[in-house]
Amino acid sequence: MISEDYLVKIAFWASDLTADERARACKGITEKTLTKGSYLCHRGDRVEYWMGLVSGLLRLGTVTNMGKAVTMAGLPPGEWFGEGSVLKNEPRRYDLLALRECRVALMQRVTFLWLFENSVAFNRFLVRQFNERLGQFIGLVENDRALEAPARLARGIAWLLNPVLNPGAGDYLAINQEEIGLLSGLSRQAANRALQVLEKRGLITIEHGGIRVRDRDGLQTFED
DNA sequence: GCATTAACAGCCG
DNA sequence: CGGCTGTTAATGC
Repeated sequence: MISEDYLVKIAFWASDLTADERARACKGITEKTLTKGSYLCHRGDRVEYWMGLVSGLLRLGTVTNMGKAVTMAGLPPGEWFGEGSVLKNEPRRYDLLALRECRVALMQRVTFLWLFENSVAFNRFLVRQFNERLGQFIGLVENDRALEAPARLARGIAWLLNPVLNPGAGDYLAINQEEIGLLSGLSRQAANRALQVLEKRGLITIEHGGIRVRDRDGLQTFED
């Protein structure tokens, strides 16, 4: 159980709900802390919660049968996820790894399903969320040629600041170069070089312990 | 060769 | 001081 004030702070979709719906949501949410390097859940788990990241950074990915780590996406604070597994009541398809200490909000499955059945605003949010994720996925398929390191990194950064999935994100990402590397499948040094390429093109500004995005669309479509 | 790891000096907070 | 950054040297595939 969390307070309504707090809910609105951590869940951008909550401000559109009715007072009754918001009260229901609060009753169904708890929080937990993850230490750096621990897993929120593994591929194959049955998940009882819909989840939102309050603080920290998660990597959504899996490990190939060859043992190589593959990142599907990074999840920044403010993003909510896992609705696919909850709605279909099926095992999670990917791992969620905490790249640093994380605070995670957990909404009970029954609460999520109640909102799905009863709240118009919540359904509008879900449709937008699904639509945006579908768009990302289509971009991935259209781009199935192997992208160079700077392009892969650029796409990862653009996804972290998706204005539909995460309206509160703004243009600044508090993420260091080691974490960017972990998300992009690069070493810290390679991530550093790729970032400098993107900065020279005027797409981002590198700051201490973070990056400022100047041209999100440019990052999304960046090649070479 | 290329990318990754190791190592280190400089810088920022 | 501690963590992050940018660079170079060594190492492995």
